[in-house]
Amino acid sequence: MSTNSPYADLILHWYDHHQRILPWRAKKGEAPNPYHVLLSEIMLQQTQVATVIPYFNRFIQDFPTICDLAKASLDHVMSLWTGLGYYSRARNLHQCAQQIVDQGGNIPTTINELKKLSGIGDYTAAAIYSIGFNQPAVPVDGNVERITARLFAIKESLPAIKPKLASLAKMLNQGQAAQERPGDFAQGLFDIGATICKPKNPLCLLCPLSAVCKACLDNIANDLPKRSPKAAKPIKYGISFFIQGSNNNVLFHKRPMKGVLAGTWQLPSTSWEEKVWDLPAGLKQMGYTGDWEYIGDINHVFTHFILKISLYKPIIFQDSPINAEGYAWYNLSQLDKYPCSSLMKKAIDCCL
DNA sequence: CACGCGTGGCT
DNA sequence: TAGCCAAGCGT
Repeated sequence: MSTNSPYADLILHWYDHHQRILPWRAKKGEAPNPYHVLLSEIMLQQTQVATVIPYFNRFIQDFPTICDLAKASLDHVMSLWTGLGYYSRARNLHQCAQQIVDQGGNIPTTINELKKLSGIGDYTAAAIYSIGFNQPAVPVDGNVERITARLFAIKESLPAIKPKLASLAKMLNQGQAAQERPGDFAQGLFDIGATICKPKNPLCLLCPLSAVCKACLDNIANDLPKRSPKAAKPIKYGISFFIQGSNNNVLFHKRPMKGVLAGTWQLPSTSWEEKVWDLPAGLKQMGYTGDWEYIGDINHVFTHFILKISLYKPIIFQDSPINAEGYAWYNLSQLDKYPCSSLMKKAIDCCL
């Protein structure tokens, strides 16, 4: 296939003048660090650049190499991940590092080998291959889907047309320039998607692709890609208990390793149900007794439901759940050593 | 293959 | 404000 594509030259020329400076990105003329690329790509899954930057820097500080990451305890990795969300990514990343070290310590250099690693799928394998090793591939993420849908004015709805957009996107890097600079080409697509071809109010006047973009020419870029309507989010309810012991320690409970917020520590809580709890029912499920004082409510939005938690603290705590599996007393000043969700940080803030 | 899986910024 | 959506993966 030697068809020349006009897209790569335009993207690379724009990238040479407007690329973003990012901590995992090789400077001009320098070779990329595949470990930095791998780590950043895992963190960037469904997560914005500005959110990832401080997490990436803390990881590189604590784990300068993939071997350091593989040797680290899962608790260390999980606690550094606190607040970043989608916590299975952290466990898969840790496992991925161990798989790589077990295979000799070098990150695989083919897409098929990369995809065998935990937490690495089609997109991330292509991203590491193109950006980390400068090999020709088009990593198809949300940015690339959006750019592609607009370039060709595809009017059908996501997610049904994911395969169609992926197959169109894979033709974008035809031409000599993209074959010579696959990493810059891929990152150019991401930077254009993030700063120009935005989901809302795209800046077509500044876009290097405007002259070859069908949606721009038809003035419908802002309306593409279309998406099928999403199901409404149910509201779930729960009660959490703020129980302080001696030395200002607070009772925590570790969530199961599967499901929502897997493996993170939380205040002892009832199950989350699509009905409002009353306090007696909550106490009964927990096995607690005595009188409790209402502290307040917090709301938290997950991908698939909205959670409303009511917080209570005991007037006098007389039960002894510390004997139960998965419970521990932690001083709040030491909590950063343990993985904890943003939901639970919100709950604790409400109690102080 | 449709769904479960977090969080924060933007409009 | 409330919804939308982000450098997706695993099952």
